[in-house]
Amino acid sequence: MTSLQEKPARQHDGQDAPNTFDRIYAVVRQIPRGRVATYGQVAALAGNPRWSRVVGYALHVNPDPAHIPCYRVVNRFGRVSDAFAFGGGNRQIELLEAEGVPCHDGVVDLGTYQWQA
DNA sequence: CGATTGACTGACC
DNA sequence: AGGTCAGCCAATC
Repeated sequence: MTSLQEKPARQHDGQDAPNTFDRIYAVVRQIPRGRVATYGQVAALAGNPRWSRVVGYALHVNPDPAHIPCYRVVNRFGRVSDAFAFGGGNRQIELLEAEGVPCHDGVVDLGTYQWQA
């Protein structure tokens, strides 16, 4: 193994995240309880507003859903992801409602519950 | 290493 | 008014 690509040392030290993914996770983890954020917002806070797709991919791999409340992340329409295959079904909606965020049929009122950094 | 996909967003018709 | 197309970045196969 010498050539080819080297493995970046993930888990640098808590906050310093040299990896884009870890950076996104750090932002998602900063979302306060009872509030939701959009992919674009997370991407912008992570460092680039064009990472919206990367954010979705990052949450898709979701290495640690226990500390990454991906259920607090919704698209710009306030609608939860259809491919929310984590946990199972409307589980995320229940979690949001449990935090004080009414998810009407999977749709949240961003005008009221969107996370304001 | 090259090509493809992906939990998005914004602009255009 | 609504639907469709393209763009962007990174990770995976």
